[in-house]
Amino acid sequence: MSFKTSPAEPAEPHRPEPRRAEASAVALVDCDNFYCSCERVFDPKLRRRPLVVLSNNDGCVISRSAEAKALDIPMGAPFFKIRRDLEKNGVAIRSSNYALYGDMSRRVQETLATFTPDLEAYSIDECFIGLTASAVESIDELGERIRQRVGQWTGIPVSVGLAPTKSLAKIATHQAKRSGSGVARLFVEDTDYEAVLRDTPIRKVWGVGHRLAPKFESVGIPTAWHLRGADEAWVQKQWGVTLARLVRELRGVPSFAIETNPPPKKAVAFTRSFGVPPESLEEMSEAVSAYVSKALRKLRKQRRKAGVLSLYLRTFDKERTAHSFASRTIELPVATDWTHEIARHALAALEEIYRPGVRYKKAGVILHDLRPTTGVQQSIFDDEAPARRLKGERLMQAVDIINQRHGAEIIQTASEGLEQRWQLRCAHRSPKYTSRWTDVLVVRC
DNA sequence: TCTGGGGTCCTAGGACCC
DNA sequence: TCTGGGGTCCTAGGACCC
Repeated sequence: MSFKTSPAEPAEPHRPEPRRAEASAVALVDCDNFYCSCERVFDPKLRRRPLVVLSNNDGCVISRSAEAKALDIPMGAPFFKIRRDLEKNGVAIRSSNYALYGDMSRRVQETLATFTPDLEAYSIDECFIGLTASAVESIDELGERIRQRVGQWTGIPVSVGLAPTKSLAKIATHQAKRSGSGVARLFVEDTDYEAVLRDTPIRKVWGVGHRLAPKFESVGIPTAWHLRGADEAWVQKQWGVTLARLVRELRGVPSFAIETNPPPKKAVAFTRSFGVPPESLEEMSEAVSAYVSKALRKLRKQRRKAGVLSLYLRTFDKERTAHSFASRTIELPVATDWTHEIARHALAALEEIYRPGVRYKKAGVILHDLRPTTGVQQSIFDDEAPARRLKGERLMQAVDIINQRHGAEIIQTASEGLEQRWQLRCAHRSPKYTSRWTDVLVVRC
């Protein structure tokens, strides 16, 4: 530690050496306990109380408030196993409410866009943004201002990691959360750069999952610091090009760009576990029809038609054997976005793979080979007359408009059935505060 | 009895072509 | 006896992310 005191001036009290002012950085803005935070924005009673949000079908824990984490409730814990514990500790419980989280995510993104257009919405609760320091404001100060503005404008607390690369920004964000500081930086020149990387287990590095981690450990790479020091060519040969890029990123060399314009989706899916398993082909047909409807609604929202359809069923087998899956993939004669056309193919596929007497846990409809709605090629195998195609398109448009205006499922295909016993459970669902008029909060003075 | 859902990318290997 | 080189496309499977 050194004091720089000029002889002409009186000795100043010690201040930490100012950190080098970077001109630019990647910032990762990560919402804290996002789903829990969303629920709390609209229900203040949940603040300061331990809170968990459950996955679809109330299956397992997918978000925990800080208080719930302090109670050692593990991420991914099956609800039925920990239910007693939660009740005993007075933990509040919510079913997931994706319409709400999606809206809140958009608000956070819009707030971040007031700082820079260089923004990648990486996931529902994370954004990468490119930042440039100004004459009056350092990168660190900018990070702090971002955190404050998002908190103030949306009610969602966020943590900000500042670094030269995305992979280091990930680690920095983790530091920011761990220390409780809200903002953390990780530049190669920083004195704690090595210590932080040494303190980051390989499993926590972005891009190293539970399969690769033990393999890295077995060749003497237990931390981010060790990976940083690995030979790049060797890593590429052993583990592939993505991991080699990761090595460079850890050294501070940007190798993953901020993707400002997300490429169009390559697949759209609707897959769900059943609340109550369908018990007959008829009941399963209803479920599949309903799943097709939902998948097609997503598809049309993205202005795409699909050329390939996959249907799969999963049984209750504990082991993931070949027997626990059944699936069919169908190349459609012509790319389409009609619910009834795809449903016809899906139901034909279902009859082929359905086995009576088997209890199915889950079904999924996946649409691939997506193309823009305009300019789908005419096919000689298309047995629909052009006039009927046009009519079908208008019908879909009308259904979407009516459903959007009057609630998601007011118009359904008859084949979806009315009873829908297989519908998933969500006993603790919060109101649709942002997407249904009757659920909007009312403030009385 | 009961453990989510929706994606992406990369690689290896085979078929096929010139 | 001997069996090239370079390329594309497709699929399955494995890994990852949140």
